Amino acid sequence: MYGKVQVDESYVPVLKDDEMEDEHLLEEHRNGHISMDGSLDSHTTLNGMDDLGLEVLVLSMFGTSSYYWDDVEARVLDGILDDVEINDLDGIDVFSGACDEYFLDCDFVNDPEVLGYGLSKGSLLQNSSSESHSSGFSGSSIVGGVSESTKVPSAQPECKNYSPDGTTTSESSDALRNNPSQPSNGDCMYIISLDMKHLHELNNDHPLAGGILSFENEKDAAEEPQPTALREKRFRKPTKRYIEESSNLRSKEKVPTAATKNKNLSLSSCDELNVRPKALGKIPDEKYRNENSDVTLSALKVCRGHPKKKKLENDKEPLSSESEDEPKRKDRRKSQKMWTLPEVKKLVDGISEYGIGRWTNIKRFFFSSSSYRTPTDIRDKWRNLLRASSAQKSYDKEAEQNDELALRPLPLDVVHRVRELAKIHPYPRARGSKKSCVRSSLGKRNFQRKRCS
DNA sequence: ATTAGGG
DNA sequence: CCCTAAT
Repeated sequence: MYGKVQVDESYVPVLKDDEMEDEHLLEEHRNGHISMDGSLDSHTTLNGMDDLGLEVLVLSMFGTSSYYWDDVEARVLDGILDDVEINDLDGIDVFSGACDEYFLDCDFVNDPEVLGYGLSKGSLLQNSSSESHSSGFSGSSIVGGVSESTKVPSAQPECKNYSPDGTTTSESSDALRNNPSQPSNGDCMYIISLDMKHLHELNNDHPLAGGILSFENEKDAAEEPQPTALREKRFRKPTKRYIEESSNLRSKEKVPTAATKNKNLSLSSCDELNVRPKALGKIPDEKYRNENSDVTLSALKVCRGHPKKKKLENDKEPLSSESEDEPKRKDRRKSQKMWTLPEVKKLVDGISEYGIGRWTNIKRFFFSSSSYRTPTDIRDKWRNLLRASSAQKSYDKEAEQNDELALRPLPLDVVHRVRELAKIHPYPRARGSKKSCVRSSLGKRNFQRKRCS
């Protein structure tokens, strides 16, 4: 019991920003409004599902699946939140990463000593064990979905219903969520062993848990040649990401050596791939299982990083992905983020408010939530918007609206607003924006006989 | 430090 | 997006 308390204490300071959101999501959990089926169906992008499933499995082993659920549901909710600029799901990512890290550290599967230690310990904590039962159960339900996506024939239809009895208490869920973040290796082992014991118990009584165990066994058997290697690889991927982000955002107290060693590698490969997140959208599962999954893994990370924006602009052009908060050193070019429709609208609002040229103000008041989008970026985007609107205008008048529509997902209202603003705010020296500008420039050139060729 | 302009 | 010049 005291172990739980300790966990809570260490956990509280970590949450902070995401706390409210998490609570909200947890509420959804309890109410059972969101089911696995719904979440999956609403997302056509199941590419990263394999990977996610693995994470779920790990989390469920810890008796904490809530965080994964937060992640999944966040996607759904993000679609509803529309313009609300949630910076990122940092806390969640960090969480999963930390979980995997410690999972690696413990390596309980291959270490019977650890397992034994945990089991003996676990017997001392029957209360806590039973308390975590409900959560573990929910985890197993997730595993049902996972095994389905991974072609493991252990899933049962009712497994997909989340929290059937709703016995999950806030206390238990909170405490359990804390576990992965627990920096103490001993605590980690403790938790794991606890749930392992639990799983064994469940294996006898509940077919769901049996599914978990069978899934594990099957996987090990199937990947006999290098079980450790593959397992390690799969779990290591989130670790890299965690390291990557934590190195930028906050200083890490403890960093596993294995993950640290791969930091550079993951960084380079990730950046390379992040150039075109869109292109990475489709990644065969087969590839994911490959040895070179280092690349693929980061790609998957990108895909699942910010699905919200994709949903925001259903009919829109921008396919934003990837959450890079801090202004990266020099690779901004590589990690360029597409502009979403809400962003464009905000930009238009900002310009109508502050006019042209006050990019810093616009950034401060309209894009404060997104640390990327420097004032220069905003200005560039406006430039592009002007050009796009004018080009679109002419094209619309001329012909071929079909092609134009295909090339221009920009809504008409936004375009109109851009045009109006372009009229109101002359945008000094804007060249390609309008025909008038073109005329003026031409006239200028003729009149002044500029040095242009 | 910001902005404008060009690549 | 990046870079540079001008302010």
